Amino acid sequence: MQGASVQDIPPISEAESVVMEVLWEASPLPTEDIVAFLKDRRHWQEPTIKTLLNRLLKKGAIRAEREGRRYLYTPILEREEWISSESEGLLDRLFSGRVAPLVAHFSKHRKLKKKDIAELKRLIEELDDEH
Amino acid sequence: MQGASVQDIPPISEAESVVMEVLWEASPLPTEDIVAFLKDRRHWQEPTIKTLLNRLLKKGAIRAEREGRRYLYTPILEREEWISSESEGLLDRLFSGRVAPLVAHFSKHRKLKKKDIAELKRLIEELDDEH
DNA sequence: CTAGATCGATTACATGCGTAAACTCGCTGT
DNA sequence: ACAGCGAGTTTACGCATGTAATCGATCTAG
Repeated sequence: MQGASVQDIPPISEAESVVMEVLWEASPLPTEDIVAFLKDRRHWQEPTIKTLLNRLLKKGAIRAEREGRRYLYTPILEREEWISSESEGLLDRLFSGRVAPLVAHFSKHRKLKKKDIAELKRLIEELDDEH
Repeated sequence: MQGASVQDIPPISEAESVVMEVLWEASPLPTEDIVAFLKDRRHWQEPTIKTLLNRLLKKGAIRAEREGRRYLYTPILEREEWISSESEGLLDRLFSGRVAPLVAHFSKHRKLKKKDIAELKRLIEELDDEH
């Protein structure tokens, strides 16, 4: 048995992920700054944010290092990894784990923006060349 | 104010969606059949399934019509609609609401299967022709 | 007609989540 | 030395969810 790794981090909730987004943009940060960042996006009271930080700590998604009277928080879970697991979760549940059926679904319901189509085209070409 | 429509159905949970999947495959169905269908996929006790059916009823995601002693259940919420709202939720939260960035993410992490690439290519071509 | 089998309806109960207040303890200024 | 502030810690609380057991009414077989 190997030691725990990032994948053993329990699912982080919606509200928690909002806090993670802040830390992914900049870290390490003290509670104060996090609160400041969030003041406009969400009307959360400071205690709420503290609770979320503690839950994230307990889950192992972030790390805290003391700096004088307070703590500085840093993500352990990486954004890309989180995005991957969230997306794969959805794909697995709804599209047999594959990307194409999702795109097909969106296409069918005309939810693809011009921009999407152009970008997809580029992506595919790249992948194609790439051999 | 117009009458409630499908979009007013509250979010259905993971477990509830498993029951929905059964009804989307075939309906109307009595509890008994649903239980039978689910016996292998999940090791749920019968009362559990009944609870889920009741919650789905309360949420307005399914409808029940009496047939003698029992009820036959039918989905009100459609699968395609549910899939759309689930997927859009994820896209909004993680990819600014657009599909291409999601595909890019998967591409970057080499999570696209050969099959996906081929299928995506076809899709794009279709969309392109389509004008 | 009465008891057991069936269904649905009601109640249960732990855990997670969103949201926050209350408490505590050490620093800091007077 | 003492009061207040500022930061973290503990407790709270209602609702959703996963997972069931129990209750109650009804049909059916003897």
